[in-house]
Amino acid sequence: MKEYNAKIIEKKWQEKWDALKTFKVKDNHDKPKYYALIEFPYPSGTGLHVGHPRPYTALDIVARKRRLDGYNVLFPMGWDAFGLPTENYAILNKVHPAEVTKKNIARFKEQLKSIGYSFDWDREINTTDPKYYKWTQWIFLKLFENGLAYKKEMNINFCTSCKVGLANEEVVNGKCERCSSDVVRKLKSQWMLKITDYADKLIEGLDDVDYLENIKTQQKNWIGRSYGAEVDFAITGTDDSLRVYTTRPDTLYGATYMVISPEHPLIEKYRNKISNYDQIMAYEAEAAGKSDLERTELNKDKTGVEIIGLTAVNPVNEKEIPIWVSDYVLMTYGTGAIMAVPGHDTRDYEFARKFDLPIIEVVKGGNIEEEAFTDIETGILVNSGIINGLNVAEAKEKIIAYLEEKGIGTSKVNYKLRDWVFSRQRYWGEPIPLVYCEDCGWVPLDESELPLTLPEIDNYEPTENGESPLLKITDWVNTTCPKCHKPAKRETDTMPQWAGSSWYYLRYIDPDNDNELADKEKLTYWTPVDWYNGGMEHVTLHLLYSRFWHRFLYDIGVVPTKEPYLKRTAHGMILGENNEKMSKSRGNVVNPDDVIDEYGADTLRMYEMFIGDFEKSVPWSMNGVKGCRRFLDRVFKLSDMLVDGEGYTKELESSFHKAIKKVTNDFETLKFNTAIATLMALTNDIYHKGSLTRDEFATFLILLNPVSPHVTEELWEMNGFDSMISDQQWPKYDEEKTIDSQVEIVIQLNGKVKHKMMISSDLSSKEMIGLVKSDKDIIELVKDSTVIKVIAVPKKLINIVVK
RNA sequence: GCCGAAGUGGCGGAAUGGCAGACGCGUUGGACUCAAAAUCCAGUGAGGUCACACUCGUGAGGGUUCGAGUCCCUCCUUCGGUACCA
Repeated sequence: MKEYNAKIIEKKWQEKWDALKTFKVKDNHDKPKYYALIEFPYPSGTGLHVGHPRPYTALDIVARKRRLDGYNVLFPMGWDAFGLPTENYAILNKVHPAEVTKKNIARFKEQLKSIGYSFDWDREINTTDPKYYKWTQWIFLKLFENGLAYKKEMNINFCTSCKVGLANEEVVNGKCERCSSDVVRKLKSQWMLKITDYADKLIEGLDDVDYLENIKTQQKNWIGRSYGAEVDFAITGTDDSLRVYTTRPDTLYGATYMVISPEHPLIEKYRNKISNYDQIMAYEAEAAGKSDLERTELNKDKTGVEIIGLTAVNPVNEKEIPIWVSDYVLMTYGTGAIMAVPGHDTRDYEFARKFDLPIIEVVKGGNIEEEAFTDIETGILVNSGIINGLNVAEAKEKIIAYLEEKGIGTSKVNYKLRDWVFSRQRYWGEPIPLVYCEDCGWVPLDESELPLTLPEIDNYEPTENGESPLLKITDWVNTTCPKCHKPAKRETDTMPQWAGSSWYYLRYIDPDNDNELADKEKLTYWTPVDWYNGGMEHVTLHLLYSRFWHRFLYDIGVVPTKEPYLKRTAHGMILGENNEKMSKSRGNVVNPDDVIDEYGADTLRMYEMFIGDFEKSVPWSMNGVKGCRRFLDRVFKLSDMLVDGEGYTKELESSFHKAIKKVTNDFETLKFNTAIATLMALTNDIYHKGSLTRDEFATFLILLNPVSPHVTEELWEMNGFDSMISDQQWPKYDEEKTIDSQVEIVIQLNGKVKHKMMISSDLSSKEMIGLVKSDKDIIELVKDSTVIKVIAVPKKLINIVVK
């Protein structure tokens, strides 16, 4: 009997797969293709932790199984390597971020290799490689050419002490995470991408894809399409009017005051009419220090200032109403102004209560003494002139028609989705390939100039006023205008990390192509991605951005499909043993290297899958790891139970057919934990029997191979089976042989189990009832009561309802 | 706050509206051993009983149903996202 030595076995097979190029993808377009994709990692300095292998192993299983099913499988890996942590590390340690990145990648790659994934490493990509970001820049130029990139003044978080623009994450309670100084919001002219132009396409595209339903909902809610109206309220004593957006034009008669955002231009425009201008300015300054999240939080105390000197007129009843300024109204959504209907909007209600403003009921059905009535299904309009007596939907339609006829309003579709802020005042990102010329304005570089590479630089610190560190590299910044050849300056902002990850799946298809983003024919064969799995934390932003770019590339004829990903699933996080998120600071990080060292990669892979429901987060447990290793030891010892004989033995036949069916389905539906449980149970059956045939063992090894590929290949070879498992076919099952001829059913009395019996599994409900009626145990059971009803469910149970 | 999820033994979890707790961990007992580890076999939701019987039990409270972990309503707690973290 041989020893199961994971270290030797795993090294042997990893070398063999490398040498034989077992998982090299051929562009053999005769076979059906299957493109399995996992989110490429950010190569951090801390290396892999046990959370990383969870999704990788899952889709490695799918990829390996699909190969045995006869598919040409693309399962690639790469690096999303631009980003803040690397840059911050580089600043702190005075090393080039490229060097840090290189080191981190080498470490990550070594770790991934030791887990035995079937990636085609010849297609490895890296977003920081100029050969890669050439095409990220190319896509940006196309967006620019098509009018989808524009400049706009937007706020950034700015640390007054570090003089750096900060990510939201780096702002803790309004203070800088590093130095605890005040963070202010500073206006900067930034590049924006017009994703809002694609809002409808991004909603409609969801009809054609197979995403988990909650993911689709998240996407739709993020885009937040709403149908409402814009209405003009005249401003007393001027020719001007104040335009608001509302999703509830039906409540127009209930508008008792208006609220505008502190940044609203109206304030500046009528500065001289406003008697408390200073007070309003002070309020605006205060609001500027808050994030949108802080401003709109519902449970916080509402704040605001009435504008003294300006009032508006409700266009449907000519009532004069006050105008307030409050930070819960955002300049970035709608028109930056609202009509407040405190009777029927929770935020307005709270505001009105706090500042003692009138509340009028215009939709009947609730109790506005207590709270705002926001139900739109049951309410009936009251106190509302021409729309009295209608329900909400009818009232909306009628009032919009009225407003349009009078020229004071119009129906309007609005989106919560905002345009994408695409500028970062940082070094470690793709340079934006544009030049500013005094005469020609913003001019794109010629495609032949790409990639525009990052200049070598000694100091990665941003400048005093929050500009990108690139600004200081005058050699690089000063250039000539591509159009008129006069002196001009380069854009110094770089792209956000989202850029490189928005299209990486396309580059795997043709990673070395210098002439185009990817070959057209290859794109046609390989797109769309058949299955994309990643973290739940990426299903709004990354997924949306990436769908946006893909759809844009489709619209300009670069890619052949509207949607990038046919199917999207999400995995749960792996937590530390203490049930907290794994992090260095919490000291609960588990390194996969240690697990591999003690138990082997096959055990690691299996535990990653067996640990629990794939879609839920779950704490790591070293004891659980041990259990998986114990199972592999038991599998190893099956070699000693091999006996002569072909096919499946009578005793195990049904177990095997059931196991094939279950494992096959479970691998395709993210239920790896129950697939492994099935194989464990099958092993228990074999142990009880004490022997198995070579055919049985072969089937077993193929079923287990995607989870634990090294040890199964070793056992395959050790026991003299032909070739390698990676050359075999996935086993088939016979549906008939998964059905038991006899089943145990339960007899319930009023839903409580009282008795059990074995019956033939093909009996109908009627036959079952007949059988039970004549059974003397059952007669005994019901003899003291009156039978009202008998319910029989074939193969399951009989429930006798008695009095 | 808003949007999306999730709450089941000591722990991870399983269960097309049909015997709650598969499988694994832990634990208890036994076998093997001088002994221990490893391994193998058996038990293991709680209460209750010598043993049965029986009672309770899927975050809380209601409801629908012959039957609810599963469907509906209200609530509580935890997690993810919240637009410059990745």
